[in-house]
Amino acid sequence: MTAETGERRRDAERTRTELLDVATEEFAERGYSGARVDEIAARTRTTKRMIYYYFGGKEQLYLGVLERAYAEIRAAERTADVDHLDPVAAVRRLAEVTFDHHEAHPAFIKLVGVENAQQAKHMNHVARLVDLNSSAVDLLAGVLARGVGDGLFRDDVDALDVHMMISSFCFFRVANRHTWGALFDRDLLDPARREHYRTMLGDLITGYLRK
Amino acid sequence: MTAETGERRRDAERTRTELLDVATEEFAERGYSGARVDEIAARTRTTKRMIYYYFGGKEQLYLGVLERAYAEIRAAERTADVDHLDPVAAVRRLAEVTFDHHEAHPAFIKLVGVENAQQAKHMNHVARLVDLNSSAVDLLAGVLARGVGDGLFRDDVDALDVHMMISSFCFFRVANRHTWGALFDRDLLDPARREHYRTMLGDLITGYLRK
DNA sequence: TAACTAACGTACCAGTTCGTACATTAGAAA
DNA sequence: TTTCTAATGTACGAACTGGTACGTTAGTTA
Repeated sequence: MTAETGERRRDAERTRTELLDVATEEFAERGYSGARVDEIAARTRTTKRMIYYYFGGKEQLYLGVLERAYAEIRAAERTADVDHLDPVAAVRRLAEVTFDHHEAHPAFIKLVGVENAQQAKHMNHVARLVDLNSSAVDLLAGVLARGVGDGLFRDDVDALDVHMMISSFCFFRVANRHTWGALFDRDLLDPARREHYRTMLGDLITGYLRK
Repeated sequence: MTAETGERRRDAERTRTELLDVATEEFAERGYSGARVDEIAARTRTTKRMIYYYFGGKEQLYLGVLERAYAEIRAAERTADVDHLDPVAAVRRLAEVTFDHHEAHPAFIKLVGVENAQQAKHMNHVARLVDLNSSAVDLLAGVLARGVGDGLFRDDVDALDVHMMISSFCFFRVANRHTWGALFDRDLLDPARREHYRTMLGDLITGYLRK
């Protein structure tokens, strides 16, 4: 209701957002139990009290972080426009969107890791998330159907499986960057190798689909 | 030096091993900061005091867990015998060994996740690990060279990259089981789908390599 | 301008958690 | 049997950490 002056001393929305921003970093970086409520508060311009005022507690704050992170991705994934591309190029494009997205949101990737570490028990409490991710798969399913219809793709593939192949590659590259670097002395996120991996992913997926 | 009677009330080696066993589970399940020293001790037949007696502290115990976990894998990876197979079958076999291994060692996968969550900072302190994993890649490199020599494989591929493709798929399936299940209602480790995924991985990799 | 409420800050508590001081015992060695 | 030490157990403390009671202030509304 109030105008965005940018100079107000009291701004509920801004306080909430700032809390979520910092909490996202903290939870992604240190995990759920590793993150400290005091530390999160200290890195904002407000106090710990506000976490309890706006969210109720550490767990609800984490839930808020998770929900917002997935919501942002939903928006990003809608941007892929592949209807005008031939099936092979379209699959490649979809893979690249996922590739770019993973690279651009390391904090999100880490949150996924954190969630899996705790058997996704928090995610189950955010019912809204379930129908959220299906749109990406639906898009892919459409492209695959076109490819099969054109006789370009093998006809025994499941869209969710293909989505999994794409996700694995993109996820691994970001999530396991550090152990990979330590074990093989290769930085998977080295900008110099970015195009190489992006192309590789496209080759990998289209190579699998092709008849 | 002393014989393994199995009934001794005091057995340094057994106490140490038991501590490592339980700690592996705890660290894998709850992460480094989530794991509780008291809880680890309680789940053994000894006391917390022994953690400090044998390892020095929580961090060194974690280091011990990490080192042993990787050492076990080294042994497992040596078992692949692919010299008598043609290059295509050999690549498929190597991928399957990795596939099986990931599935059989979820705790190890989780530890890798835990390590990445903390920028692999502990792993760097275990210098012994670095040269450890290279054997798997060397094996793969040999097979790839054979395939290129036979004119079966494209000649612009790097063994470490192929190892990464294989690892991503296998890792993702185990590591992201829970979020995937929550979001898409599909259990990636469902035994009924196991062969399907195992074959899929082989198709994926050989499809990419084929000229 | 007085009253009212949403937004915010301070100080503190209670439970937890890593770590340690100190006492004790099993079994080997003399 | 006595001595000695590696191995083990008990009890406790200091720091940390999530959460809360209570007081204060900005800005709105009558």
